[in-house]
Amino acid sequence: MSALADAVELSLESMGRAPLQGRSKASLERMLATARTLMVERGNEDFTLQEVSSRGKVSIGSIYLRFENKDSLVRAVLYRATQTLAQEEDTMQAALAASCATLKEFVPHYVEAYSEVLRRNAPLLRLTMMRAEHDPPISALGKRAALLAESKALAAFMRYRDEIAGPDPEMCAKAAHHIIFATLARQLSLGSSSESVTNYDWNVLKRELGRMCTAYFAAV
Amino acid sequence: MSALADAVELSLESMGRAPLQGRSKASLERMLATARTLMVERGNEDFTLQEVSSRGKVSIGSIYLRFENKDSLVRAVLYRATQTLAQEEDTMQAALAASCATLKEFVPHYVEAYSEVLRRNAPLLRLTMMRAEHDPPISALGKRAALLAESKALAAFMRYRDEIAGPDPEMCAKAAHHIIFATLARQLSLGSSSESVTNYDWNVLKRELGRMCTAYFAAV
Amino acid sequence: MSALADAVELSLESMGRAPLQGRSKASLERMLATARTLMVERGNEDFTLQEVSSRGKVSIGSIYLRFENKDSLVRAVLYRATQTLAQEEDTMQAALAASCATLKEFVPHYVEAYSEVLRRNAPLLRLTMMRAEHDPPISALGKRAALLAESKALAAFMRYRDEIAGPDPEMCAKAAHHIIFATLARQLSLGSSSESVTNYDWNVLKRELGRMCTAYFAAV
Amino acid sequence: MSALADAVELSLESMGRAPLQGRSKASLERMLATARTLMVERGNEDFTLQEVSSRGKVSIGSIYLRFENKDSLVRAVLYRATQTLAQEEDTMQAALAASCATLKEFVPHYVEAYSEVLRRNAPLLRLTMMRAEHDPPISALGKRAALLAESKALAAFMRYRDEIAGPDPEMCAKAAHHIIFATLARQLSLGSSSESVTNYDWNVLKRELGRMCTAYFAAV
DNA sequence: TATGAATGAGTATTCATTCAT
DNA sequence: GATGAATGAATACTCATTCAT
Repeated sequence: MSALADAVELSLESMGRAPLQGRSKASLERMLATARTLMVERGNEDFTLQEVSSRGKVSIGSIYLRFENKDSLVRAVLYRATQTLAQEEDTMQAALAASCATLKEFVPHYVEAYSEVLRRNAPLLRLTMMRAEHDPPISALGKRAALLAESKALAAFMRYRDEIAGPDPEMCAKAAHHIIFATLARQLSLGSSSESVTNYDWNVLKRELGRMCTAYFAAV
Repeated sequence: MSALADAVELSLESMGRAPLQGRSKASLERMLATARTLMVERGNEDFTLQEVSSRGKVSIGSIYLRFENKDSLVRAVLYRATQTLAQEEDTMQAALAASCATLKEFVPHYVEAYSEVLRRNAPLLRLTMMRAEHDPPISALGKRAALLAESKALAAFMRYRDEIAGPDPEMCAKAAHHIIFATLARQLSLGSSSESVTNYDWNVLKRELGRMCTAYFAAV
Repeated sequence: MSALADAVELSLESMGRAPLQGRSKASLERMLATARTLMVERGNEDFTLQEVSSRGKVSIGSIYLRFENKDSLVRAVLYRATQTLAQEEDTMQAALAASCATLKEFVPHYVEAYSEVLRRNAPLLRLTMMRAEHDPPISALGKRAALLAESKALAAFMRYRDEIAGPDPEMCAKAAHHIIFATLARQLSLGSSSESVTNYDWNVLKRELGRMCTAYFAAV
Repeated sequence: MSALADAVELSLESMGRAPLQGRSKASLERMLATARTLMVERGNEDFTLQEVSSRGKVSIGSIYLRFENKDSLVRAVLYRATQTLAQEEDTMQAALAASCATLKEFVPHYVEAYSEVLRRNAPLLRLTMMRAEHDPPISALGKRAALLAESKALAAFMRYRDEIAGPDPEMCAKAAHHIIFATLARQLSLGSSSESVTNYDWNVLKRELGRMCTAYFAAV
């Protein structure tokens, strides 16, 4: 996690210019917040700097004082979002660490908590994944974040190593992580634009996802 | 499937104008094929009609004769792609229908075959999912296709109803379908831009996905 | 001269796209005329395409239909001007060819006629020379035109080869050409923005320039 | 020359504000030197004050403390350059004054020495002439400098008044000056961007320019 | 029907100038 | 006096859409 934080800090520094304070800091925050809002509303690049300027009460010149170009601004928003997600994952893992005695108890709590973290970060996670498709720096960021998330999940499952029946517990933990993440991410991505996926379905799916993993870990 | 076909036909008719023949038909096909190629190369809207015109040997005027605007052309490509995917799902299900005696035997074959169908259709499936984010007609199309796919998967699993241990086999089948689809779709989407997901990992994941579902179905 | 004409035609074709007729031709002419006027008024690049559009009753899109970018438009104006100057030099030389029996008679007529040609073309000649400073294609054009002008002048003087006293008549003719051209060009360039160079001075200078060359040719 | 110096001083005072000392003086010098370098590199106005600020270690604010606007800075550079050229002309004339017994001996030395002075000052002389085209104050400066140079050249030639054959030696001297200056200036301006004007040609031209003037002065 | 030349609104980016500190 | 962050008007260029032929 500090690896990602470092990478992100580095990137933000390299796009912006220097550690800022006071009015400058506030102005930078307004840029980023406005850009983020617009990106969520309309898509990664489907906003104009004119809009950031007027909505965010920041002059166009100021934007170019902090960012080399529009792409840099977009990337900075995604870098921040990725950092936030990573931090929330950390917090979530820490909170879960002490609370469950057995794997069977842990798995549903984990699914529930992770789903909540992803739900909160879904809009920007989606934007990051979309942008990664065509933007190498964001693709690299996404991969770093994914590997980090994987290692964190692995560590969590490995605390219950003895309860995993198969001959290769690490592999099982890795598979479970991928399947859980994919399922949650997929449902959330549909969720945003779909009313057909009701709360009921969603809760059922989370429960069954937990049951499936538990059965998997228990199977020889 | 015929439900989707009907919907797609309807939509295509409403954007295009009339049943076409001969040269007109060929010209329409060139438009759609060229647009599809460009969309895959660069993204849903990141191509110009000028390019479709020159690459596809179609005049700009004739594009506007068949489609109300650029969005209609993009949508037509996605409608067709969705239809193609649905047909391949049908073919795949039909091929699998007779070949497996037990659920335990069926599941890994199903995962493998479905993954192959999705791999073939990944580029346009990805475009459809991205566009759905901000385009209601495509969002609706996606939902129809997802429901259709769900019902087809359900029917397949239900052939082995007796082998599903839980009290609600339908719910289990539904959950399994969502988890399988989400996992496969997610891996394929990463796959396009990621070399880190090697064939080995991918094959391992598919195998474990099968094992997980099998364990799930077997669990009480 | 046909060498320059060819080069210019080639260049114009490569910037514009095809032989045009009727309305297209007229529209292209308006672009070039408007750009030329603005360039003379304000300098090579100190005009906006918006101005060309509104003053010339041409849409901005039309300009980009004929020219790759603003630089291409500027260059096309200078290419045309260079071609015009070369043609007027030809015409002038042809008119002078038969009319003078001796070198002493020819020189002042030549100075007078050349000065008139340069006066007519001074504004665009000046623009071409200024642009050549920083624009390789225009620099190359300028050199081609200068060499062509030199060879034409040389041929004219050589008709009176026997009247040139020195041991190397060609060299003398070349030197005379350079000195005549430089002097006339310099006066004209000052002339445009200077009222201090009165007609009287100008006429005196031309007369003396003739006398100087005549004395030079006569000297051993 | 003192006339020009006065004019230039006046102008510099009117753009700058007060007689400066120490750090202020050094800072002003850095501004002017940096601006001059950039102007020579890229053209009269093709540099940014940001560049002057960073390259010259001068704050943007302090530029505006000394100069009303960017144009004033550009003009100050050209004023200084013009002053320098005038001083070098003076030095050159003084050095030549005693050394030649006859006009025939003087002329080639004069051409050679003047050509050297112009060569050294060519870049900024060119910038001054280009700017004069569209900037009245610089046009006025150029005219003052030209008249001054003319009067200095006249005085030099007049020392050999008896060797000029024609009925109006002053007029001949004036004509010779204009022709010499024009020819040298033209070759130097071409020289910067042209490799076709070789040293050989250039030396030949200077020699022939001398011969031409000598023949002219000797002719009745 | 079919064509493709013409249109012009829309947008990222630059940079002289100001002014709060 | 001195600084340099902030401002925003200005401008080249793109491309969906129209319409005369």
